[in-house]
Amino acid sequence: MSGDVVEIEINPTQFYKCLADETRLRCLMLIQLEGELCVCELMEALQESQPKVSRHLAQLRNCGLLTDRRQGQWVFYSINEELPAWSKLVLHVTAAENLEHCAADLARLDHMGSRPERAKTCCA
Amino acid sequence: MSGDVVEIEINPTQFYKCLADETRLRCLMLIQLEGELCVCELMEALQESQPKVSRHLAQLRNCGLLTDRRQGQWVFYSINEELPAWSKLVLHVTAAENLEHCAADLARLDHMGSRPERAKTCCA
DNA sequence: GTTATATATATGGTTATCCGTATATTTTAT
DNA sequence: ATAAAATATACGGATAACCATATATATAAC
Repeated sequence: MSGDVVEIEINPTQFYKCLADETRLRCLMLIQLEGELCVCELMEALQESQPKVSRHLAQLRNCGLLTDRRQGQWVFYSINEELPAWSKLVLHVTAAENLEHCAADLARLDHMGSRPERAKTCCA
Repeated sequence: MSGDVVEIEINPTQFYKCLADETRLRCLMLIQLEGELCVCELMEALQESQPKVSRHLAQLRNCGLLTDRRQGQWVFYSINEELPAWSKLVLHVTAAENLEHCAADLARLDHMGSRPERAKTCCA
């Protein structure tokens, strides 16, 4: 409800280092498109191992690109709303204009049985 | 004069690997802001060695981000107009919204004595 | 031709990045 | 408390990226 525009600092080179890895970029694009995803959903979508996915997500969180929220056994990751506007625009346009690059990942996500259900943090 | 929109293919991860280095990103931002720069201008602006600047520019050209044009003894580099629209937007917004990141480089460029003069390729 | 200037590339060494495996932590269910 | 599921982290080892130095190429001036 607040109109506050809190923006964190981010170094452009560090930001682009985060995007300069296939696994991390696929994670970011999927999260950008889906709004919020947990580790097991990303593992299934990318067909990558748990430590690999978790390690890259931790890096993206530590650099400020993602935020996480724990809901029971799951940890959901989403784009950090406090990123500077230019970087949020970069993430948005990259995902929106390269849909073919993550089509297979999105398909596996859709065909995934028993995806974790989301609940609000406050009244779960 | 032509309305052709020729777009080359570019892999998003490879594109971002190109931006994920301090030297290359500074080169790209300066070229984006200035339109066209030669190696010696970039050396002066970045205060980096000739082989280092040249090597990074070659990589950016080989990956399709830059085009070069020789004019006499100088080689001028500019953003490749045939890049896909999303990547040109990324370069534009990154440079425009991070001016403080290249302020010192721009100042050195402005204070540079005897900058190479540009001439049209066709009638130089 | 020779010299000087601008740029490009090749070589080897150093560092950073990425990975698989094993293990630790946290939560839920019994 | 024990077991199972989801996630996180630590440890080496392999690879890729970056660099400085030396050298090669191309143009311009003489």
